[in-house]
Amino acid sequence: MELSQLKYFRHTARTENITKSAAELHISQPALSKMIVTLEKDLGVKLFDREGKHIKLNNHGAVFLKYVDIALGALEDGRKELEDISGQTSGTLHVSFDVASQLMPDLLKEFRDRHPEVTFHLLQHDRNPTQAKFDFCITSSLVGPSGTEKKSC
Amino acid sequence: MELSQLKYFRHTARTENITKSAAELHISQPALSKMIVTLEKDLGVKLFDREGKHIKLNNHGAVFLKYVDIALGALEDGRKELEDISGQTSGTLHVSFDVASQLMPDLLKEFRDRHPEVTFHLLQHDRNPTQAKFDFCITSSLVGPSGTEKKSC
DNA sequence: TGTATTTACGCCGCCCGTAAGTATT
DNA sequence: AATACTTACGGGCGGCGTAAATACA
Repeated sequence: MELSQLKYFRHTARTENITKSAAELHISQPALSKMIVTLEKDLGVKLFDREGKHIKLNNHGAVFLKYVDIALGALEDGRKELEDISGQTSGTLHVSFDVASQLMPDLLKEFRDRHPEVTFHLLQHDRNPTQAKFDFCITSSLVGPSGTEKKSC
Repeated sequence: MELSQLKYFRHTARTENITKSAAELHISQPALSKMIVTLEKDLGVKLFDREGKHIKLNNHGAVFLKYVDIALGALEDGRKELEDISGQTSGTLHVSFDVASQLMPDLLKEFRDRHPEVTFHLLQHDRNPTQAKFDFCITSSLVGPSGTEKKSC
């Protein structure tokens, strides 16, 4: 049982629609379908009833959802409290980009869904990006001084 | 952030000893050390203070542990309730084995730590194992009818 | 025939183990 | 010198995507 499975399950339990959930979760529809089956096997219990081409949360699913909400909620709260007491969130992200400008509105909208507390400071077509102060950038050129770091959400 | 990381963290937070926790969690000591660092990076906060060759849970760690306990507890409760209402747990596992008999005591002890509600029915050196009724077996011979299935805990 | 889920199959990244390195007592 | 944690590196497994199959309206 993994956290990603629980997040996927929680979302799918609410929509009762794998295709829709997959799109909103940014994974492929078969991947989500399989993850749910895997979770059901792990628990030894079916969480959804398959009725024709639709799925419907059943009793077991509803019971489990209740606990999943508690668990995921606690972890989200924990993260928030850590942010609060560590005071490391500036609240503002400085973003520089010279490509993909037409994608930014959707990207920002998506991000604000997940992190409503963050505000952005945007820099488009910065003159000399190597000297610019940004938290991250989107560019087609090779960029200079600081190293890159991989993050997941 | 993954569930395994949280379980590892919870255990290590209590022992404040990576080597000991690694042994009890059945993973290598470097693996556990790395997982904790990974979790800290994910949260953006150090959870332990490194003092010489010892580690000590710090403020952030204590705060986060509180939420981890809630989350993992909820998931354990959810599993239990699903077992209750589905009524699929027989309460007794039938185990057949013709090798590794000297390992069984420790294995059983280990398992009972995790699942105290389960009782065992042991069959050593079964005459014709292919016909035997067991939930699982440990053997050096190839066994017959039913397929094998992979499970993680 | 279009829509929704499931199965098949392969790739890539991550978890974990072994080995070596570093630091403290 | 012994103990405990960290870094380096490689292998194996699982998550996820694309493609194809199945099933219902």
